[in-house]
Parts: sequence; C-alpha cells; structure tokens
Amino acid sequence: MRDPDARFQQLALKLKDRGYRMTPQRAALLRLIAASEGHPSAAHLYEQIKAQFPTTSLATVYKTLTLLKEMGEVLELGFSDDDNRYDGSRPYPHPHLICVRCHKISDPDVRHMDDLTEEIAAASGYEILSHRLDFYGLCPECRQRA
Amino acid sequence: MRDPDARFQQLALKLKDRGYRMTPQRAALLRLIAASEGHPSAAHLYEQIKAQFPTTSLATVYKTLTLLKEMGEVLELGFSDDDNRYDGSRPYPHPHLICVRCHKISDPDVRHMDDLTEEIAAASGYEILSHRLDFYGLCPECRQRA
DNA sequence: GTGCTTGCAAACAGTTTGCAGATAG
DNA sequence: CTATCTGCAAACTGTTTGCAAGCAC
Repeated sequence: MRDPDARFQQLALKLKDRGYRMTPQRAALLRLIAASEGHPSAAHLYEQIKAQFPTTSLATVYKTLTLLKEMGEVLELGFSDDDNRYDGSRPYPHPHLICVRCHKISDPDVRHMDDLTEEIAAASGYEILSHRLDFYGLCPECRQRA
Repeated sequence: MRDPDARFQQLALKLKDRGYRMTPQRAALLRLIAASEGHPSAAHLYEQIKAQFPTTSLATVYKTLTLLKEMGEVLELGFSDDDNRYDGSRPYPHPHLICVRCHKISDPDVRHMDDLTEEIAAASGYEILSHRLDFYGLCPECRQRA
C-alpha cells in the first residue's frame, strides 16, 4: 500500500459505514495496519499501540482485528505453531515466503494463481472461495548466516 | 498409498532402524496411518485406537506422531482454528482442497508446483525448503446442500 | 442517555511436558 | 536388567469470552 493515510481513511470510513464507533484505540490500530509494510502479529501491534495508549488491552486488539477480518479489510495468516500474522495492505489471498529461521514473511510475485485455481475447480467440482500458498525456506540473510 | 500392509512394514522398519521400540499402541497407530486414505486428526486417530486399546492416551498418539513427523514419514497440516491433520500416505508437500463447510480434505492433481517453486526461489533469493498450498471452498456435496 | 466498547481476568482448545510405574528388547 | 514408553494430569500458548465500568455519538 503506497499511501497509509488514504488507507487509514478508507478503513475508518468502512467502520463508520457499518455502524461501528471510532475509539482512540481503534484509530491507533487502524493507523498501524494502514502503515505497516510487513505482517505483524497481534502481540506486535499491541506492543506498538501500548506506546501511545498504555492501558490498551490485547483483547481489544483482537476484537478490532476480528472486525476488520469480517469486513474483508485484513488478511489473517494463521499458524498452528506460532502466533497469527495480519496483512492490512493486501487483504486478499496472495503467496507468502516465510523464513523458517528468522520468521520474516514477504510477498513474492506469482502470476499463475488464477489459472491454477480455475484448473483445480474444474477438475474437482469444488467451488473455490479462497486459497493459501506459503513457501518455507531461508531468506538471503539467513542463508549467509547458516 | 495402495498397499497399507507394505506401508505399515515400511514405517515399522524405519522406527526399528532408529532404535525406537515397537509397542502395541504404536503398532495400532502405524496401521491406522498406513491404511488411512484421508487426513485424520490426532483426536480421530485416538478414538480409533481406543477401540483396540482402551487405555491408550492421547499423549501417546501425539508422541508417536511427533516421531513420524521427525522421520519425515507423516505430513502434518496445522490449522490455527482447528485441530491438525495428518497424512501418512503422501508425507511430502502437496496441495489440498479443504471444504469450508464439512471440513473434508482431498488431494487435487496439480502439476506446476516445482516450476513455481523454482521461479520463486530464483526471483527472491530464498532457498526454498518446503511449501504449502491449500484451496478453500465447497465440495460438490456441500454445494448441493448450500 | 443509550448501548457499543474497553480492560481485566477467567475460560478455552489443542498440544506438550513431567513424572512414576510398566514393559520391550 | 535397563532404558524407553505409557498414561495421567498439569502446564502451556495464543485466542476468545463474560462482565462491570467507561465513553462515543
């Protein structure tokens, strides 16, 4: 996402439209989500918000993330053995590159997913609604250190 | 896997080779894994084993699954919002089709994954070790009922 | 003023672990 | 015989929920 301010406005408006209230805690989270280039965890977002609103609770972070998820404005990457990560810049399914050593997550360019999805749908009889593609490996930095 | 017996022997031998002991509980789990066509959860395997060995504990199922995972003989599919599933027939990464309604998991045919993986590796500088590709949708049966 | 939102703490679910007794080799 | 394995129960972790007090509108 190139313009964090615009994205923030977009998210704020969407919340308002759905009848949700704007609170300082939500504003802070929305700003973080809008500005974040990476794939922060709920705990990470919580730490950053606490710097501005020391009394904010993790539960509130989760509650707002759930809201954004339901509105389709945030993509949740669930991991069974690690905490979940959130992407508010690209809230649609897209591939991820996950470093198994430093846990960094990045977004590679992959083109053929739509073709692949259609192919699977046709062959299986499924109605495909979403997908998830993760590559696990060592990022360039960790390869050097390995 | 076409021959459950052969697969069972294979798994049993591998355990023995690594110096692990064969117990009735492990044998029962290995047989289930070897025969299973689907993607059972630990709890599901546990229920089936209890029918033969009523005193078996879930912890033992997990401990043996961990062993098989470490030996690369079982593929674990972790879900952050559901229990993990295990595939002892195809213990290598392969795509999955997951029905969001009935939670059935099946294995579609997808060819291009190796090409895609190499492409990503070249473009990103990562050393790619593994991957995971899941499609979420409605299976043919659930589409009708929808 | 009304009722959505917050923050706390307790609950939750699946998985893992510690340990004493049982057992495979 | 001895080290591994089992079964139980407690611990663990990230996430969710119930509820009284607070605040947006």
